[in-house]
Amino acid sequence: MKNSPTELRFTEVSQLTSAIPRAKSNNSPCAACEVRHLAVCSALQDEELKLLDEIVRFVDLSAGDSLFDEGEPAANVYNLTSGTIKLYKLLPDGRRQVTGFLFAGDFLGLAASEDYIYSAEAVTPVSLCKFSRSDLDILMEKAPQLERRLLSLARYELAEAQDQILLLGRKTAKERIASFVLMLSERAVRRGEQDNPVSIPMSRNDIGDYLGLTTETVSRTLTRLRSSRAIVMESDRKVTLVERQVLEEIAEGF
Amino acid sequence: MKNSPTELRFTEVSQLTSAIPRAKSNNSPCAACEVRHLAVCSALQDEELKLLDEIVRFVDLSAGDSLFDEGEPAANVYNLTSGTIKLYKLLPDGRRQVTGFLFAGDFLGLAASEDYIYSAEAVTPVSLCKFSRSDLDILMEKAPQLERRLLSLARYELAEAQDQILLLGRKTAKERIASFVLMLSERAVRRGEQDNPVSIPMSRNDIGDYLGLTTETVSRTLTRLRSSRAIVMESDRKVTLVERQVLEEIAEGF
DNA sequence: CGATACATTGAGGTTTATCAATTTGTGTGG
DNA sequence: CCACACAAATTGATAAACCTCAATGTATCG
Repeated sequence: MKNSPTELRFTEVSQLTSAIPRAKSNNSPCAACEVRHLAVCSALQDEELKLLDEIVRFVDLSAGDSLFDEGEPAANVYNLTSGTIKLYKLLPDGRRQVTGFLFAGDFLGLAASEDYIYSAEAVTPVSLCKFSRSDLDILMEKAPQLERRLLSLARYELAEAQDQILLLGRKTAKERIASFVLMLSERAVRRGEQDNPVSIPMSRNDIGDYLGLTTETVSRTLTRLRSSRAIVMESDRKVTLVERQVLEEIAEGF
Repeated sequence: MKNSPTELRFTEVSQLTSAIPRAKSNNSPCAACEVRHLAVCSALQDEELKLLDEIVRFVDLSAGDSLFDEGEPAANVYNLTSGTIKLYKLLPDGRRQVTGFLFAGDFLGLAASEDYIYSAEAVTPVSLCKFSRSDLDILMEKAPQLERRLLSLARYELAEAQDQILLLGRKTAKERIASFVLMLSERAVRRGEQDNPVSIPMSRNDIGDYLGLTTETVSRTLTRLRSSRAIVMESDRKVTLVERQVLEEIAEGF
């Protein structure tokens, strides 16, 4: 079993966020959810949360575990309550594109049509709330504001996807890496964590597959940003953004 | 004035689709709309179409005209009834990423938040139905199935965006071009046009900015596909897919 | 503490971009 | 309707960015 400080920390967080609601399961775990304010569930009132309680199931995964694979029937949607997940697509020869990373509070399953259009795998230990799509469809009838919330989420994800398209189509390696560490920082803030230093839960290989680069280019580019004093690597998986303004200008292509 | 065969054809189509509904404007232009079955409007019943009639405004643009620019307040949404539009983002030094092309029946404005997150420009002469977002919000109250339709559209666009992310992050120039001509063909079919030969309304430069390549690479890659007998260029702006199966295998990375 | 996976660094190659010239096509005006 | 002007597309030569292959270093985990 993995006992590194990093992994241990994630395990603890996981136990925390899932243990609390589950302890009072007779008493609405969803109402007590620590990440509810971040999640789709924020659209629901107390009454509707009770309906959620009836259909939610909890899932825990270890780092590296697969949640589902591209092409499988999209039977379920999820809310991530702790940890990090990566979504990815594969080409037949093994080339991989990570289409997104999910963190606590993120919803998983919006882009799903009949089948999942990407695979999902735990990057760290994760805890999830799982809903069958049929249950959720029934709930949406009773709670139309849930549909509005999903539309708003979809719009937000579309905007993010277009930023990623700009990044992949036109930005240099340096610009991509700067954009990436800033994105990590902004998303940490959004879920109430410190913005600096930023934890990097995923490997260099995952970062490369997300940014359309190789592991080696990611590593070299981080080294160059380090040499230029824009960042400091506290460890492989933790970075301090020393010159945020400079990083933002690099990221935007100035 | 533009008198080439190509431009003339587009002008004629434009007059057709816009003239018919406008001629019976007392009698529900939206009900008579030729592209309604393709558009968001297909979600609406006769009664609701009359509400649409009250808030719709018609817009025509010439090739090259701008519809709106990134950063402007997103006051309106649109339905494209004929012609082709490109959406794009710019970096400060002028690098451009085309994030999508729109054809007849396509909806424009889903990803809009407070402000437009991309610029929109007519590639050919176009006709559009224009709705103010506030009017549409009111209509959505009366016709909740419109919201459901938009969510379904957003899901579809998200899936498309992820395919584009895979293309930009991991596919070679040859794979990108093959994917592109197949996409053009598939979208032509969806709106009831012939699947082969396929008309290419946009310039090599626009194609490059969409696929993350330069004009020159687009041109060279088309030449190579032509040499390998997978395609035949009927003209600069029209391509016959000779070996569709081969193109599909190239596009998917086999 | 040793084994293993991950990250970094280096040398060299490939793809695609850049710069430049030519060809082709399109639109305008005579 | 034809010729000229201008824009778009193609082709070629060279360069740069990034990838590939390989070796070394470093952190992690049993």
